Amino acid sequence: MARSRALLDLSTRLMNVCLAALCRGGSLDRAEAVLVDAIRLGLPPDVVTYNTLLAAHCRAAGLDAGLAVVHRMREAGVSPDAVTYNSLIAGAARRGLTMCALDLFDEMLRSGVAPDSWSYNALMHCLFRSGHPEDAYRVFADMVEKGVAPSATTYNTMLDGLFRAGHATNAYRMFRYLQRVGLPIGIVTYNTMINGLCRSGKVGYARMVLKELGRTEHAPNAITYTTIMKCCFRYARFDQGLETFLSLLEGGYISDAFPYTTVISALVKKGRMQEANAYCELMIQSGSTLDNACYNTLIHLRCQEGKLDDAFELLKIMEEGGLESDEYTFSILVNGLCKMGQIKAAEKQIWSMEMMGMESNVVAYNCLIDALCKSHEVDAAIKVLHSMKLKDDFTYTSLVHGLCKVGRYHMASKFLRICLREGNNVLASAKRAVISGLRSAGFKNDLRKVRSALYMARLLRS
DNA sequence: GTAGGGTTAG
Repeated sequence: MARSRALLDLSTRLMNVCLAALCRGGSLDRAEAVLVDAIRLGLPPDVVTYNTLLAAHCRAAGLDAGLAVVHRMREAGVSPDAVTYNSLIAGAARRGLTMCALDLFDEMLRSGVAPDSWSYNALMHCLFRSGHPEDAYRVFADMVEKGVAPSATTYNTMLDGLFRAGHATNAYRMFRYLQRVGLPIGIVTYNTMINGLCRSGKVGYARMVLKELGRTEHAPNAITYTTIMKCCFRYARFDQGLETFLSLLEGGYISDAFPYTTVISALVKKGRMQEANAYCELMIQSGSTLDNACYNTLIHLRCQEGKLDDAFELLKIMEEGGLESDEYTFSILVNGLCKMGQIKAAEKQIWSMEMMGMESNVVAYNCLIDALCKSHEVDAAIKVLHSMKLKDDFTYTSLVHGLCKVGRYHMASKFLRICLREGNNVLASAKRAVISGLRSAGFKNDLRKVRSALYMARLLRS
């Protein structure tokens, strides 16, 4: 009896290994079929079986698919454990469903399943990414208080979160602290640091950390180089960025679409469409799964080439492939339509976006405002601006420039002051346009008000 | 199961 029990356990373990391999390879259907066969043969699935399937479903189809697996496991008399909840929380985090993640964590506590460091990590990650650093810090404190030891992932998540919250200096200090006390530092830590330092404008520090990485036993990977590439493009080191890409390509180190999308969009921005097209071909041929970012990059290229029909054809292919257009897709299309002078169509695109219940898309609106200003329809642009829930530096820069171009300096100065009062800013060229316009028109009072508003804004920022 | 990619102003 004991012997057959042990044999059954072994078989379940083998089945789990098999399921995990199928899930990893993306053959979810075959994994499900294996489970059906196993049950028919009298082989009982355990919590690991269901957790494996759950993680795969969650990743492929989202949180609801994961919850459906929980339902199935309960029906089979298997109780969810910490890994089950961790996968669900991670699934919620991936799709930015912060409230769901918090609810799942609560449910975990209520059902008496003790959270481990993974649970806390996933929750912290989710809170940082959704812009709630204070809550993330609280989760960390809670974790320490409960006696759950922070792992390497916890520290990496914290470093990334500090950068995202705008605390680059604190992140840097924490990194040095981890090194000093001998806490685990690996390639993920280095990549997080290099990316965070680059994005917060501390390129010198980024270079220093990169050099340090070269002296460790940790090998830089494709993620390290993609980060460096992006940093080069950002700081006008185009050739160096392209070289980085080429060395990745020639070395055969590219295993997904990330480096392609990075280099293609940089090329499109430079107007080097032939090379962009060549790398699109390579990306498609490479056999990497094309996700939203890839399609958006391809659509953007077509739009910038003025091939709107091709762009919409790509959109159709993307949607038929089961991908949903997102905020990037819409901004890219609205921008493309605007640049081709099809402002009415762009407005319609924004309408359909609103109908779909998409979050207010600042970028798409900004493109429309810019296009209206460029065709001297500033009053229409102002009307659009008033309908926007969220405005940013781009919104006001376009409008202020547009108003100056048609000589409406009083109105331009009014919007410049509103903008500064809201804590936004405009490009220096827009400020100069307002000031020189007011001066030439002799609007002394407006000039005084704008100067004082600019001075106040500078004080508040420093 | 923590790190990298995609959109807008001059």
